[in-house]
Formats: sequence, structure tokens, C-alpha cells
Amino acid sequence: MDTSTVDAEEKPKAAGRDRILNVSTDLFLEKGFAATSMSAIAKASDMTKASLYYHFAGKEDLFIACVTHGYATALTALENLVADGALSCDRKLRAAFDILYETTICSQVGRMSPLIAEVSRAFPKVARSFHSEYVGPQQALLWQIVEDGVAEGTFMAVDQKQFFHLAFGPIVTLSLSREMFATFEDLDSHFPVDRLRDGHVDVLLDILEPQGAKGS
Amino acid sequence: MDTSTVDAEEKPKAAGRDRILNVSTDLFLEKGFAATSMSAIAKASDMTKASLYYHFAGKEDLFIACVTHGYATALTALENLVADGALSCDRKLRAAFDILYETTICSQVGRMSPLIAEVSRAFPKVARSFHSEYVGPQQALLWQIVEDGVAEGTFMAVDQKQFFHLAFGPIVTLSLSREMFATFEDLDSHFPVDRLRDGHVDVLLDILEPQGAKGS
DNA sequence: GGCAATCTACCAACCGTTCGGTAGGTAGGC
DNA sequence: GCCTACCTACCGAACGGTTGGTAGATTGCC
Repeated sequence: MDTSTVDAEEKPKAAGRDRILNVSTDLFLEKGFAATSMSAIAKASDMTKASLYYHFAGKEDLFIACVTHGYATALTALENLVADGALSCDRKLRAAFDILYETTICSQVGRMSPLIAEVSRAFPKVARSFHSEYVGPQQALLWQIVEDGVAEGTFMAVDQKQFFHLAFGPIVTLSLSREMFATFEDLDSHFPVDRLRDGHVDVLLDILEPQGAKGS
Repeated sequence: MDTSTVDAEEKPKAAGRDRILNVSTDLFLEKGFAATSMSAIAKASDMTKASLYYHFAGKEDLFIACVTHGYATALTALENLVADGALSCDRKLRAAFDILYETTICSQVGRMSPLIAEVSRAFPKVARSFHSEYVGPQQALLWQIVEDGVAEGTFMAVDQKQFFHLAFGPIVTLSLSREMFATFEDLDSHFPVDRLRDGHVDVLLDILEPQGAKGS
């Protein structure tokens, strides 16, 4: 009985529009916006160029749909974590960075920063939506954890912009570096994600720790 | 007579090849590699497209020249600082970050990370040269300051990769963010460079400080 | 004269986009 | 049951424009 509720979720082959979205997002991420042609997207989607224009008004429209698509799913993990009342604040912060590293380095949306930088001057609305619908909410969720910690005395109050600078900066740069040097054969030894993340969180927790006992 | 020694340094209009390099670097930075056409570069350089092909073998060759051009000048400031024996280690580190922020956010070379990410899969050699001739030396110079401090007891020994992660991450991301959200009218209030930099260095110095006295 | 630097004029290939058309499904009147 | 009308999803072919790149003539300095 209960198994019947699952089957509708994952389809073996996505219908037209979604297939285009997934395929073109991959191509955009791999080649950039300008270097990805509508012909290439059509070919990779097993469709004709003309069919793309049935689903999307144009290349720009398709790109915006790619960026927008996945905002929600990329944010839900963090939302669930923040809503979790059973975790202590420092554990919650550590878990938040597990999610942030994972999302920013692995997910399609997270890896899109360089892409958005590429097109931001041509279509500023892409950058605006990326900021208001993804970056902003992500920052707000992280900040919620910090503020909860401050309220219960676990954390010390810190400057918000400076904290974001130190919290998100290394993650985004790590993601960018891994894209940039993706052709290096020893990528994981060059950029050992887990070790960098753990050291990073240690420092942030140290910053947030109220003055007093600091030992080994 | 004596005035003749000065005129060779700064020309009001750079000669052909250099003019192309400067102009095309600006265009690449503004529009990206693929979206910048040879025709546009020619027009902006007050030349014909054919003349570009006299100086450079092709678009890719020109781009590589753009990336390579300026490595040296972007690094000299940091080199001079490290060689300076009169400064204390913590002052030197602070000065190094003044230079790093300035270079990464303002100079042509420093702002090129997103560009290189865009083309890295198509021409991996660009990424390799960027890493070996710019990123690597920059890291080595910063690390020299840290090691000197450790040798004289001012700094505590830290993990190198983790330190680079925290040192360069926020700077690169800040540069990327300012490119990405360049159309925001309140850019400097969104990203107050000086304040973010000072807070950043404070934290790094705190990490490097030997265990013991930590007060306001 | 010779050579470096720049020009004019042009090409084939590809770009994003549009057009006209079609296969298949379905809703509704009669 | 059947016809008309409309729908979504797709296709082949073509459009005007731009691309990176080339051949060959021309300029101006040593």
C-alpha cells in the first residue's frame, strides 16, 4: 500500500522542458553562456533547435530558467536544518557548513557563480534574481543560526558582513578553483574539501566563541 | 637635453601590440571570452581585424597573452614587501593583504579568475599557467611572511592549505561578487572593501597568534 | 630597396531566431 | 459515432547577421 506513493517521483526520462533544462544547465556550466549554442543544446536534448523556441522565448530566457531552476531544492536542506530544534547551535553551524560546501561545490545552482558573473553585465536581472532568491536566503538562514546562538549565550555577537565574508568567501573560491583547475589530475589532493571545511568551521566557531577559555 | 631621458617611459598612446593587449583585456573582463569578438577588439583598438592577426596567431593566442601579460607587475609589489627587512611580521602581513585586496579587486590580472574558469576546459593550458605563474608565486610570497614569523616566534605554525583557504578565499569571492553585482547601485555599501579586509586580517592574525594572551 | 605594420576586401561557417507545417491528443456540439 | 476546432509538442528549412580568419595591396620608416 505505502509503496504506491513513491512511484510518481522519479521518471526514467524527463519530459521535454525539464530535459532541456537539465541538459542546457550542464552545457552552460561546462562551456559558459556564450560558448554554448542553441544547436548544441538541441542536439544534446535529442530535439531540434526550433523545439527549444517552443518551450523558451530565447537563449536568455532559457538561461534564466536554468539559474532559477533548483533555487528551492538547494535551499530546503538548510531550511530543514535551521528549523530543527533538537540540535545545539555549534552542531547546527557545523552541519550547516556540511550542507553549504556540498551545495556550492556539487549542485548545479551552487556552481553557477562564475556563469552569472559572465552574463551579469549583459543581463543584470540574472544577477539580481540570483542574489535575492539564492544568496540572500542562504545568508539569512546561516545568520539565523548565529543569532539563535547569541540569544542563548553560546555565541558572541559579531559583525554580519564580516562574518559572511569569512563564511562564504572560502567556499565560493574553493568551488571556483575546482572548476578552474578541473583538468588537474590531482584535484582532490590540491583541494581536500573535507579537511578545508573542517578547519574553516573550527575558525568560525572560534570567532563566535565568547571571550574566555581557549585551549588546545 | 635632460628632458630626453624621461619621454620613453610613459607614452600617450601605447604602440600596437600593447594597445591591443590592454584593450582586449578590458573587453574580455567585461564581456567574457566567447562574447568578445575580434571585430570588437579591432574597433576598440582603432585597428582592423587583420592587423590583430599580424600580432597574434589567433583569438586563443591573444587571450593567453592577455592573461600572461601583467603577471610580473602584479607580483612585484608583494615581492618588494616580503624583501623589506624593516617591517615586523604582523605589520608585513597586514601590508600584504592591503596589496592582495588591491591587486585582486582592481588589477586586470587579479580580476581574471572568472574568465579563466570560463575557458579552462577549452584551453587547460591557460589555467595551468595562471596557477604556476600567478597563484602559486602569490601563495609562496604570503607563506614566506608566515614562515618568517614562525621562525622568530611571532606566529604559530599553521596548516598551509587551510591557511590559504581562509586567506585567499574571501578576497577572490569579494572580487567575484563585485563583478557579479557590478550593476548594483550601492556596491560599496554592499561590499565595504576596507572594513571587510581589516576584519579579515584581524582573524588571520588571531589564528597565527601563539596561545596565550587574547584580549580586546 | 626592404621590411614591419597596417590596410581593404572577402570568405565559409556558424549564430540565434523565425516560419510554415505536422502528428497526435482531446473537448464539445450534434 | 463522427466531425470540427483547438491544443501541445515537435520538426526541416531557411533567414539575416556575425564569427574567426585570410589574401593581397598599401603605407611609412630605416
